[in-house]
Amino acid sequence: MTTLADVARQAGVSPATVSRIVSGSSKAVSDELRERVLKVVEELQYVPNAHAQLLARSDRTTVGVIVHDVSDPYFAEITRGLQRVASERGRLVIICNSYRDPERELAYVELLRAQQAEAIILAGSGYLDPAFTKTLTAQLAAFTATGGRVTVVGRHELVGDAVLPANEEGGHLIASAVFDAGHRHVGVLASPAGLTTTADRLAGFRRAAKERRRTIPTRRIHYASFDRDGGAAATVALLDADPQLTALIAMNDTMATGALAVLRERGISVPGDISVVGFDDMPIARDLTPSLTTVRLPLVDIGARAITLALEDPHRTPRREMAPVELVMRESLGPPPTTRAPKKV
Amino acid sequence: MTTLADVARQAGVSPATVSRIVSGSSKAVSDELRERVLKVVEELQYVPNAHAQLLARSDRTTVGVIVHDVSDPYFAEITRGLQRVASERGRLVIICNSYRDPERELAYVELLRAQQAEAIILAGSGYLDPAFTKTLTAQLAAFTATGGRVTVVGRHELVGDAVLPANEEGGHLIASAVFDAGHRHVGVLASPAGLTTTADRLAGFRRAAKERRRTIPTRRIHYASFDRDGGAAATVALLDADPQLTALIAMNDTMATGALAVLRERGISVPGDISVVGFDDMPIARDLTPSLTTVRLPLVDIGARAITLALEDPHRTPRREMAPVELVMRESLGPPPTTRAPKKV
DNA sequence: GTAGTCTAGGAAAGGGCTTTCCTGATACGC
DNA sequence: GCGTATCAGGAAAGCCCTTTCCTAGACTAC
Repeated sequence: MTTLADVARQAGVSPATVSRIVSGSSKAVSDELRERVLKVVEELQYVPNAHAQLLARSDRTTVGVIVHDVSDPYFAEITRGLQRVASERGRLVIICNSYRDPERELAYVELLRAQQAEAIILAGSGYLDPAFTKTLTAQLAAFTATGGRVTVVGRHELVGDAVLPANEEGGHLIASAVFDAGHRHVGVLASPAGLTTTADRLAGFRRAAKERRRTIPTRRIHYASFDRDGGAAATVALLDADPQLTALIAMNDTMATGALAVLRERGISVPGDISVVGFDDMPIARDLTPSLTTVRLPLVDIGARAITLALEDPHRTPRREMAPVELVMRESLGPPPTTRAPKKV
Repeated sequence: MTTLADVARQAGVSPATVSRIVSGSSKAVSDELRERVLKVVEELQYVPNAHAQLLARSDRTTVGVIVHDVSDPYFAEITRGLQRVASERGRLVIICNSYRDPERELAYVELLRAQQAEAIILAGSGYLDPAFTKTLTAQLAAFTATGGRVTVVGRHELVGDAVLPANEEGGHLIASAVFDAGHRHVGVLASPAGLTTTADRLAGFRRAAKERRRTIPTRRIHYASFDRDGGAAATVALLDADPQLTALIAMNDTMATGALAVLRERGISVPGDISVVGFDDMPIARDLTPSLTTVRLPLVDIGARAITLALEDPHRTPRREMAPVELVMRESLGPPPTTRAPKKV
């Protein structure tokens, strides 16, 4: 392990001089010494120990992002936006996967505090669990108390700056589209019940139903895991329980993908027999067959805005930016098979 | 910023004692003091400064992984396998996206050296660029010289332990399947020419052709970016230049997705008019319509093995493990439309 | 020629933690 | 009851770097 002292000795100068040259201090150093030192640095392949540097100067340049799983396209897109801004500003991003485990999430917050991170970005749905929320809030408060910044994507139960996907509104948008296409028997492929995202999107569905004097009965909501196989399982369960369904609303595109797979397997035509809609507008949505009608969330942009908030000077009061949603009509939503008379106006 | 000294003062003990309690030293401490200290730790929300710890004890517990882009499913899967093993062994993973920029890649290697990473894992195709390879090799050598470990996934031009996807063999496998289905006019949607992965997979295609006394003419190979839009662009180019093509071999599933999109748009039936095959067997491959015939690479496992190699004791000679490939027959490959007489045996 | 102003470079004090070494106290053996 | 082994806890050195403060020399100005 070559140290700064080694370089100094070899070059016949003081450690202070080497430090100034290597870390680009504002203090002037003669060209002669500079050259001599750089030559030795090259020779010894010297790289300053980042930990020692951080200890000595205590400026923070790394940003931590805690997501459920980067390999999930939802978080992958957010992370991409985040990374872009981070490298523009010379920050190193540490990506942490919590795999939706509150314990691990806490562990990562602690770890990032220990790493002297400049900011922590929490992305993904929160948990409807007051005890956990309280513990997490306390940890984050300790972090911000020492100058750390926190921003969250979603998770409106936490303090701090936030970028909030308009989940309720998106739910309302997509469910309205489904109802307005004429569907009356609508099933919901729901993500796990403990997540705020689930609650919000469902609330949007319900509002759309209520506006039309409908309801979404509990038996037509099936909770499953937030992935393709969860979507498939929920589809099977709903279909078997209620064969007259003409539309399935999935809580995200991945679950919708699972639904399409099951329907194709059973020879059920989409949208001929049953319509399917998703949420998020992940890149793959347009390449499915039929292409997926969904609600677009500007994920890359959300990530970029989250980190931008985190790196700006803090406001006195936490800021909350809404991320707009947008209906994306594609092929997977159509009218129900038995075409009823259009709604009376 | 609460420090260990603060805790010590508040609890009325020496810093040494606090350190022993907080970091779980082997040295015994009385229950009374332990309790007193932990209470203060809780009160002050103390978290030890990781940089100071690493400086003082100099054991390394973080592993860096440099990939082209985690949001690409190929790397997402590898990273997932890697993360799993890493957290089992109590390591923190730092994910770095190089976005296929050699400069940035070097910068990240340097950064990870500075962070005192325990191991660096480089995943993804190498560059066919001797000058760059030399510089990178030098950097990595400096890292290993100070006890760091390096393993690579792919990139056989670099030293160190390696997990090598059988790209050539996979190329041979899939191209053989295409030729054996009876296709004679085959186009290749190729990833960028400077990557070793491209070269290897193409070599496999060519070997399969040669065994059948065929060739793949250069005009039927179109190089494009390694993503969906690249695949789409290459498809357009090949189709326009050579309308009699009956099969397209894509260098990965993402490019194949782009091809399917173009073909659907043009009303060309797959595999009725044109067959399409991919590479990698990403999760989405089975959910496309038609489902994609491809070559399966055990990506999660590759990631797990890469980090396992990195955390094991080093061998005297670098180890190279091959990752097996496996043909996955699905719907997108069929016989060419004008069914010719089957090959004479 | 002397006083005063710059300048480049070095000495040394941290920064927060771990760990070796040491001390003082208790327990043990005879 | 004395010497020795054992143990809990503290003092202090060290990990590698940055940065403030100082010094010595080179200039300028009169």
